[in-house]
Amino acid sequence: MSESTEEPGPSEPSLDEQIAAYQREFRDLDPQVEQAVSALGRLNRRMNVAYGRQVAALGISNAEWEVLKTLVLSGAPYRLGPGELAKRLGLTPAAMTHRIDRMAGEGLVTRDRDENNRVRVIVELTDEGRTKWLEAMRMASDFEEDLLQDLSGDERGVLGELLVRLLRRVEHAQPDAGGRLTDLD
Amino acid sequence: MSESTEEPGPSEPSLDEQIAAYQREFRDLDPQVEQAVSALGRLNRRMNVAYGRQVAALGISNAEWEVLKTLVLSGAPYRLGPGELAKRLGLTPAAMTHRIDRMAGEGLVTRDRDENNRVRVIVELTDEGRTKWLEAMRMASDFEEDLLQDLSGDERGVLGELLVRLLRRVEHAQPDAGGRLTDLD
DNA sequence: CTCGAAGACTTTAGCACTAAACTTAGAAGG
DNA sequence: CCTTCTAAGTTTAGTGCTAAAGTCTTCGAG
Repeated sequence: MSESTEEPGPSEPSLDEQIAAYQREFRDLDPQVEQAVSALGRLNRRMNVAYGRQVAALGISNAEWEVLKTLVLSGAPYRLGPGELAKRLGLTPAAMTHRIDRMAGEGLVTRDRDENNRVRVIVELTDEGRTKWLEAMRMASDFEEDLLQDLSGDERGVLGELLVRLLRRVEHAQPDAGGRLTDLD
Repeated sequence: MSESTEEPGPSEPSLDEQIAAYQREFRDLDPQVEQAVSALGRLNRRMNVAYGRQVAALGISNAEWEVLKTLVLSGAPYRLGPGELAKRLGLTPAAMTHRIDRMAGEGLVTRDRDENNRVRVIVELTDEGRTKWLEAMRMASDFEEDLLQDLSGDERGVLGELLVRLLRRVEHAQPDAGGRLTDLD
């Protein structure tokens, strides 16, 4: 069982070794499909680790960065309710309550009751939060540019187009048209 | 981040809307890069949700499936120590202790002390665990085949090749050669 | 032979999340 | 007006993780 010395973070066999091992154990595997799917999964995990390190240098967590991104995406005046934030981030409202507590304590957002409807709460990005978002965005886009550096403009376009087609298939999850793939959300 | 990897999902703006919104707030953004990166992230999240649902139908969690996969990948006789499992999955040994507790209770693996070195523990896949892995693998490969259904053989090859190139860039993280991208693990 | 150090787990404390119960404000109906 | 219903958040209980401290076995030096 080959193993070299490693440290925190996943240490796995090479992608080729992994695919070969799966084929030994499961003959029906299409290596082309497996290559694309496994590479996608691994790449995404590595990228998330990298994003986490980058934003940690700004003193925020990946989770906090997600909230900042969502508020910025909502456009000026950068306000959303906890429920809406939770829905967009795929969390429960309970989790948002605590995340917002923390972020309000750090000055990244404010939390106030809506004066027109006192059941509602409004979370609003502060200037500091917006600045953190901008700094994180700069780091992230530099990192992404760096990651794609070896790909030509055409290749980048092809990659994006192929991924978008897969994403459409997953997000629309047509009840029929040849495949099942339903019930994804 | 690891694994499992992030995470959210349901109600987001469309990818095009998202990219347009980012460009409004951050002029330096390369839309081509952002399209590829964002599509990759979203696609991965959706796929993880889908895998979770599929294996849940077999009565196991995504986390348990990861352990089964790792043991099968190690090859017969499907044995690894908790520390090695933790390293490959990117978890702490403490987390593995509890995960193995659960899985041993469910009969998916056995946990025994190594008789030759009583400090070591050996986690071994049971027949039931191996069967579960096979069932999950069948579901996963059907799902993946379904996902890639709209892509031609050539397109699948191109997608895999491009992703593998990006993965190599991330995993090797060259100390230098034009880009930084160091310290990713 | 005994002590000390190292290695491989396990245990403890604390954090972030989910599911489900609870609280409160506004809306709807009698 | 008073229920009752519903919507939006918060609170509670329980899970699974990390970091750090603890335990137990083995190894090595004196």
